Amino acid sequence: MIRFHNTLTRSSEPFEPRVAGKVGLYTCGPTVYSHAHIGNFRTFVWEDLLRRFLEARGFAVDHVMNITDVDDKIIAAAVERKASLEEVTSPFTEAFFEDLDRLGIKRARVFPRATEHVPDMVSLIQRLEAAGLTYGSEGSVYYRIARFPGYGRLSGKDPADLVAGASGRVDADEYSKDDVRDFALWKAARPGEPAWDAPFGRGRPGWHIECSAMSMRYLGESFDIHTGGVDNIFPHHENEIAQSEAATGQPLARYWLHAAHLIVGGEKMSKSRGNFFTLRDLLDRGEEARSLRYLLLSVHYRRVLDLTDESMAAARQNLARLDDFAHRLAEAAPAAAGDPRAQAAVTAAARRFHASLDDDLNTSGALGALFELVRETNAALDGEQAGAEAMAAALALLSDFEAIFGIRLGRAGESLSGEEEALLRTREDARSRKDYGAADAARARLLELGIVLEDTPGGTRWKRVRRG
RNA sequence: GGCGGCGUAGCCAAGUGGUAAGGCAGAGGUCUGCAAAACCUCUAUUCAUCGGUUCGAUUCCGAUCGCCGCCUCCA
Repeated sequence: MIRFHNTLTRSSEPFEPRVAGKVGLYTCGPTVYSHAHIGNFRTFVWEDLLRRFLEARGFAVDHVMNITDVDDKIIAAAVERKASLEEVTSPFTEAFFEDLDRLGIKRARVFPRATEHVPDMVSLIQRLEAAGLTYGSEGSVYYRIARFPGYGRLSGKDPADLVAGASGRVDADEYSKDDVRDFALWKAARPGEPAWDAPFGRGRPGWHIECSAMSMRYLGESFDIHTGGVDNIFPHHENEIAQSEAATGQPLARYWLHAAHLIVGGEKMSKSRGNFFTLRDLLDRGEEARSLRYLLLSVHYRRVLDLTDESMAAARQNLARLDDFAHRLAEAAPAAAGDPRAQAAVTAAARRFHASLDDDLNTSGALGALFELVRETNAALDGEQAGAEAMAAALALLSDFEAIFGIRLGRAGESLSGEEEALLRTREDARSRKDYGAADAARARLLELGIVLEDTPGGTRWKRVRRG
């Protein structure tokens, strides 16, 4: 049985989609005013795991991710550069898709742009207007949260505290609202700003209404899973619920899942601390996208993840071990008479792998089981105790891991250059003559080229390693 | 101030009312011409501290200390 931790109820619940076998999934996407950073990708990679997991369990997943291509920062940049919104956002949108590909994140069925759905937002605001939940002020339209009884349920906040709170961050002056807790559905255009015409005046949509309108458009008035980073719980998702549910009278999403943040070196990522990284920054430093993806998935999604040199090195080592195992498994022949105990250990590990994932995507537990299987199978292979069934079970689990984690293992596709090939032959010749000086020189040269040799009883094997 | 989370070996980390998965690093071993790589083995009488409940708690309850997040920019 699949269980998810639902932010709405703060408890683990059995997962049952509205329609058997189908899952509607809405994931909050990027605001394309700059490159997405590695913290954004923690969430996006986890959402990809969620999708792949559900698909592996046989669900048809309808995944929608919005692209926020209009907001205060984008408008400010457009005004400053005398450019269109599109000119500001399109390079970052393209870069975002490239990053998705590099990280092996499956594309959503649709990536609706906010600017292409303004009419949907206008009509949703009109529905809320008709229901008496809005008021206009100086050309803007606000949502009156006092009229929505469930306000604060998702975030666990008492609406009264939002006013009394000592944060001092509620800015009542920027727009004239009846109540500082109310939020903008439509913001009046200021001179020179890109804007759309609407019955309530020329302006642009607020951020929250985008997701309400676009999720409704592509997934219907009520769907299964809505996700995002923890910072979205309040106010973004709280406001989405207020907007959508007040308009439709139905639950927006049945399950709300939120990913904890990524920190770097024990601290929140920030440009001023110098620990702010985009995916490109890390790739430029020589990290592999695959290792990063592994690292991002190796810690449970509701736990804060600290990106450090040590954690990245550990991720690389983990993958190297899995690669070696996949390679060995692909080459090995099953023992004629396998040890049933070895086989039992392998199938038990495989069961635990899947049971861990079923329990709120417990990736750490699943990886623990995977490595248990690696150790058991290696030991069985060493002792020639690995029968055909045990090996088939190990192979099957490896392929499940690849499909769900979205990570390919093994050394398929690698080949040696002509020079490397020649060096390898030179060394073999020298070794057979017992000219170890020449053999070691060739080996050292190959190492410089990033080729590590493994002398085994069955002959010399090679593998390419990360250099530097 | 309000709400919430976390504290398990050098580091990362899973987990359970019955006495601690896994990984990295480290040590030893097998293999090897020697290495390396690979593989195997070992590494927490103990789960922040102090109380309570219980036959029994790391796991439940309370308090304390420490760290972190959110409180209308934010994945």
